[in-house]
Amino acid sequence: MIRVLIADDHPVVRQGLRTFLDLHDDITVVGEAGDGAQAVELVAELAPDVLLLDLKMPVLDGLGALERLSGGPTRVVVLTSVSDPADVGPAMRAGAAGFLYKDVDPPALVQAVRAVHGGQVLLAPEAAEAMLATAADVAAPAPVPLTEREREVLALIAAGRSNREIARSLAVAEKTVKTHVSNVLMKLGVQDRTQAALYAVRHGLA
Amino acid sequence: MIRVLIADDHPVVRQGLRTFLDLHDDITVVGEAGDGAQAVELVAELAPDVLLLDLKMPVLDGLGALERLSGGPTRVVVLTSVSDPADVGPAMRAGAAGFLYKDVDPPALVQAVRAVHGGQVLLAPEAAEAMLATAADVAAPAPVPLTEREREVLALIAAGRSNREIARSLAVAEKTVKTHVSNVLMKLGVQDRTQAALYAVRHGLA
DNA sequence: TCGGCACTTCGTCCTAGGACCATAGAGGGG
DNA sequence: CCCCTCTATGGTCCTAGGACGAAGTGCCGA
Repeated sequence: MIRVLIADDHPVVRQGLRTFLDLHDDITVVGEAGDGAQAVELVAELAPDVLLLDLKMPVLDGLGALERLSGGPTRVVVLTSVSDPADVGPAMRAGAAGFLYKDVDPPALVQAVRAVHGGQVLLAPEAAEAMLATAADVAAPAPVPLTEREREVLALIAAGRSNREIARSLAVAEKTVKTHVSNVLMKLGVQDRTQAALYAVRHGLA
Repeated sequence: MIRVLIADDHPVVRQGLRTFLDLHDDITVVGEAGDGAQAVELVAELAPDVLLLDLKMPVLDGLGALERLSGGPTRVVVLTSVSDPADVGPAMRAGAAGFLYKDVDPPALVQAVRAVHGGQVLLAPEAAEAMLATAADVAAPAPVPLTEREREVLALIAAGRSNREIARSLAVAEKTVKTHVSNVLMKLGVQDRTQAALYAVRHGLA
């Protein structure tokens, strides 16, 4: 039996969810909370398996409640009406095990409760997309572009040349080469010429 | 009835999954593929509702298959044995609707198939964590540290000073100030002094 | 043999000049 | 009055010297 707590500021929504969920043999709604603070209290008191949590609530909002509950044994499914993609990341980071929108198909909600109770993480497609969107920026964190000269220097570093040798190759002062090397290291976010050389090889710049 | 196709290079695994899944009234396994290419073919031929896809497969690996299948009506659940967090992001971006590990509790797998068929996205906890981890870097993309002098210059920019005025304040050449400004702009990843000033204000550096 | 010193190499930060390019504003000519 | 050119300001890239600090290398003397 999965013990569920419902937190939502609208009594009608709570009643609807309770009625629907209680129809299922393996689910029982053990309580309702009208705001985040109450939700936190009731989780402590009732230790439900799953908390269905609205994000927009008075006193303490869903995210705040989520943070206070993280680490506990209760699995939290965020169930929100507004679909702001920016909500998804913080909620998941705060320990949510599910993120659904209220327009969810009711049977799907039941499956979600079961899946989350079973330890999985479940997202509405829009929520998954929102997470990917933020993660996408990560993949390409604007790799600071190297200038022409810096690429030349990097190539020579990757060829194992010393600063003095590079200076001779490029017909500039060794000091200038050092400056370029410094800039390359900074731009690549790397600590020394060895790592820069590896970067060059790995990215086919050598 | 949910029609499932299984793609895995181990016949034993396929057999095990098939036997177990077929026990459920609402699920039927309509085919098996031993490699990614075959999986793509069978999806086209059988149009299953859900594809259980191993990532590590001969000929065409899971990720490749996933890419070829993206956009189609078949929902793909990645079911992998090795747990490399780096696999999660690409797979989800390539259109996976689920990401589970083979040590999954069998009933949970069934729930996953149902949830995914219902349009939700379902992740193993480790996979969700992996996605968050990549998304976390985004939030803090290693803000390149400014040097002491650069911070001084930035503060003066934020105070609305021109390069010439800053040069006077710091008792250096205007050229030097320009160099510092350039470096600050680059480090902040910003296009001009105006944005730098805003950054400074927003981050309390002014 | 070993500890320490000296030297080189690397790397950082600040400084700054020269050559350019873009943009915006100001003033003059049609 | 409107356009056009000219200049100031901002910004980029390359160059490079001075002052330092961290590491590695090798040699020398105890």
